[in-house]
Amino acid sequence: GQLVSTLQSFFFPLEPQSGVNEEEAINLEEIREFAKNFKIRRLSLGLTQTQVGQALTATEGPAYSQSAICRFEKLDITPKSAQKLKPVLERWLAEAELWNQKGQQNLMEFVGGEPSKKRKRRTSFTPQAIEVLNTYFDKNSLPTGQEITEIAKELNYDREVVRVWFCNRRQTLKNTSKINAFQAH
Amino acid sequence: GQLVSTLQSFFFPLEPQSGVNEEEAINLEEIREFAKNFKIRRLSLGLTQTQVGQALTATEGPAYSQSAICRFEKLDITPKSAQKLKPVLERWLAEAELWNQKGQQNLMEFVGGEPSKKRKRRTSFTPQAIEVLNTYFDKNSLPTGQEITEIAKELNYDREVVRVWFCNRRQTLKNTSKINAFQAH
DNA sequence: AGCATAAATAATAA
DNA sequence: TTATTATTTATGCT
Repeated sequence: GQLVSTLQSFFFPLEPQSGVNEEEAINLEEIREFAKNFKIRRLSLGLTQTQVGQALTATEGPAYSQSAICRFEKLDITPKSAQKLKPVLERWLAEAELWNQKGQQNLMEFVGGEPSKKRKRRTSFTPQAIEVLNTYFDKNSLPTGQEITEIAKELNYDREVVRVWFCNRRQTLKNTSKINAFQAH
Repeated sequence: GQLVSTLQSFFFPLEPQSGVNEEEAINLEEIREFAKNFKIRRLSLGLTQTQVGQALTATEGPAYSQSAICRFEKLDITPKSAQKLKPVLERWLAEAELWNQKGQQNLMEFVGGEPSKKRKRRTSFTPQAIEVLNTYFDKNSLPTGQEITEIAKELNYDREVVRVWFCNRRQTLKNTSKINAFQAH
C-alpha cells in the first residue's frame, strides 16, 4: 500500500471513492482539465517543458525543473503539490500567451531563451570516424565524460556530437536486439 | 542557387516577389495557416508524425512517411506538393477529431496503432539481483563482454541492462568519491 | 522519395 | 531534482 496517493489514483480510482465530498472532487477534476489544457496551450506556443521550467525559475520564486513540468502534465504528483502549482502555471501561461499575441519575438524574450536558437546542423561522420567510434563502442558503450572528451579530441569532432552519437548508438542497439524480447521483467 | 524553391522561400522571400498575383499569394498564405494549425491539432489529439504517416498510408493511396509529415509541417516542400497534400491531411485530421470525440479509444483504433502501446518501463533490479551484482562488482568492476553475458544469463536480465548497470555503478563510485567532481558530462 | 540516424524533447529510476 | 533512458522530430544523403 502507498501512504501518499498521486493524482492519478485520485482521478482514476480503481473503485468509486466513498467519503470524498463533491467540492473536493470538482476541484481535482478542475486540475485534471487544466493539466490537459496546459499541455496543449504550451505546445501551441511552441514551448518545451524545459523552457517553461527555466522561465518559471527566473520569474517565480523556487526552481522548476523540466521534470516538474513533465510530472504536472502527467499528474504524477500529489494533489497537494498540483494544487499549489496550478495557479503559478496558470498565471504564467496567460502572460506568455499575451506576449505571444504581440509577436513571437516578444514571447521568446519573455521566456528568456535566445531569440533565434537554431537547430544544430546534422553532423555527417566520415566512414573512418564511424569505424573508430564503433571500436570504442564495442569496448564500452557508456564512456565516461573524460573518455568522450578524449575520443572527440582524437577524431576532431565536437565533444557534444560524440556524446550524442553514443546515446543514439545505444538506442539503436536496444531497438535491434529483439532477441531478448521475451524476457520477463 | 536552388532550382526548386520550397514553400519557406515562397512564404518568407528575402525580397518582395514581383509578378505574384493576389490569388496565388492568398492561397499560399492559406497553406501556411493550415500547416501551423495542423501541428497544433495533431498535438491536441496526442498524435505523433509517425502515427499520422502510418494512418494515412493505410487509408489513403500512396505512402506517407514520418519525414513527409515533418516536412509539410515545416513547409520544407514545394508549393505544388503542399497544395496536393493539404486536402488529404485536412480530411484525415477532421475525421480523426471526429473519432476522438467519441472517445480516445476510437481514435486509436482509427489511427491503427495498438490501443495502449505503453512506453517501455525502465528496468528495476530486485534486491537479490543487486546483491549478486554488487558481489561481482567488488571482485571486478570492469567485467569483459563475456563475463557480462554470463552474469546476465545467471540473473535472467537483458545483457545490455547488466552492462549498463556496471557502467552506472562505476560512475556512481566516481561521483561519490568527489575526486573526479570536475569531470564534465 | 524516404531511409537511416543526428538532434531535440519528454519521461523516469534513483 | 538530477542524470539518464525512451521517444519524437528533423535532416543529410543518394
